[in-house]
Amino acid sequence: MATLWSCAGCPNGESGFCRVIQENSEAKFPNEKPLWIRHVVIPAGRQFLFRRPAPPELLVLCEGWAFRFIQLPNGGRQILNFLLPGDLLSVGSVFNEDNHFAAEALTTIQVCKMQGEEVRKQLATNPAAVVALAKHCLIDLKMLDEKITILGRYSAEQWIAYLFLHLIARIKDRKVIRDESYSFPQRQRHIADALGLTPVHVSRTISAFRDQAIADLSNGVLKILNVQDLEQLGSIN
Amino acid sequence: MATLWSCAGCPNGESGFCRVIQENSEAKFPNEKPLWIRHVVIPAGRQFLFRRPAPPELLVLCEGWAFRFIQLPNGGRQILNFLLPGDLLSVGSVFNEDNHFAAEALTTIQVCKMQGEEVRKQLATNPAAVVALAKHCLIDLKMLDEKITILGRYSAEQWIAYLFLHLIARIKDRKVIRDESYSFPQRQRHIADALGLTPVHVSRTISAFRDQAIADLSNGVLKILNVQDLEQLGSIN
DNA sequence: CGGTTAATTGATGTGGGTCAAAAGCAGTGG
DNA sequence: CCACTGCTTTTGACCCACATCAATTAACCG
Repeated sequence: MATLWSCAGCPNGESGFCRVIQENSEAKFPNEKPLWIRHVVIPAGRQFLFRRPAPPELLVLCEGWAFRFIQLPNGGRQILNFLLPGDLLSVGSVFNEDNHFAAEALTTIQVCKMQGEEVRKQLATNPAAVVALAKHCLIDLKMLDEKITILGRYSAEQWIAYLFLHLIARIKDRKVIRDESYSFPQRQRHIADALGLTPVHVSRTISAFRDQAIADLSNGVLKILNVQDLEQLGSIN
Repeated sequence: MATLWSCAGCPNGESGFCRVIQENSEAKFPNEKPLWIRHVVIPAGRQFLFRRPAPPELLVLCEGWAFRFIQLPNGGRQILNFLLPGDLLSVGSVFNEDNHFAAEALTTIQVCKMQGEEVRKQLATNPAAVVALAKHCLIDLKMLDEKITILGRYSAEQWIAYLFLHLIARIKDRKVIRDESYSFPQRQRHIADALGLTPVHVSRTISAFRDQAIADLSNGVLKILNVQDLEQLGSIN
């Protein structure tokens, strides 16, 4: 898996996870000069991206968990997705477009700020890179179609199973896992906000998973007890 | 609004609606030779795109209504969105990727088949066109984020109001409308399949709209009786 | 005119929401 | 070490939006 551009050389990026776009195609920027400006540390719980103005820099999450969300007029919020190290905050910001969402740190995070203008300049001269970017969007589109299907047709139990499986797959992608035990820093209200449930019902459903020995989420750690059952519940087909 | 490429010159395309990508940027293919192969007429109710294989051609809807959907193992289906004249069937097919969805004609439709290979060749030499394509994806991504928010947080009443407003905006974009009366060929089961409801509940909700003089959908025609109330219900903020 | 499909209406069931209280679990400060 | 505070999770009682099942009516069509 080649990385299109990365900030692997930046001060805190030793994990090498700052790949923005993962591609099979070998599109790479010809020059190797660093595109990042600086790393920023943001404490857990802090909102660091707001709806209105497009930030001049391109943000990449380098360490920790965050999430994108839309604030609702009635005080609630819909979490759009969770972000893991290596995720671009918003593909739209590549083109300097305004965000339609906000973002908040779930744990203490490190964010790498890249020079948007510089990236844009390089993209303009590198069609293959733009193609990779477009394909990156397509993956997201497919994921969202899938998510809509799940939300539209499945039950709370299945939604949570899907969320677990989905996040596990992403974590596995960047970490070696032993004994099916995953670090899961989000509170039950985050799961509720992501799936359109109440924290109360999330608690009940997760308790049911525990009782049925399917999965156990407590103290920020998710343990998968029965993969088959979980997949039975949470896979599209 | 410039069109990136179009089949406006093709036999049945006199409506000029076969714009695939609408952009403010003036990206255009340099040569004007037609990219389309031929037009195909498909009767209402026929499924014309299947999940597995990527069709070699690029499909553009030129006339009529269609919809994309995902078939569920239990026999149900989730409608992902409705397609109007000018819509590209799948952005993914530009890159010859497999579909994760299927598509069906809602009315009798006309589809323009473009030479995928030729389009791809032209894209390779035209970075601005790829950028336009990527931006097109971004619009879709934003729309899907919005849809997830609506589905996650709102009620059936609000979903239907949103769907009405959303489709009306798209119809208005391509037709002159008199007296807030729109052609709406989908049956109540399509609305149900799009929103994750049962036809029964859709019927009740639409009846309630009629009773409250908000909107009236019958015989394939949607009449908006009170825009304010509808927007109150169906807008994100 | 009968046959088919869509829309409506009614009766009843249930998944998940709402409200409220309790219990677990930091962190903080005396 | 304990009391105090704030946050999260759990649990219980009750409610409602929407599903399910079933029957009736309306629209369409050869």
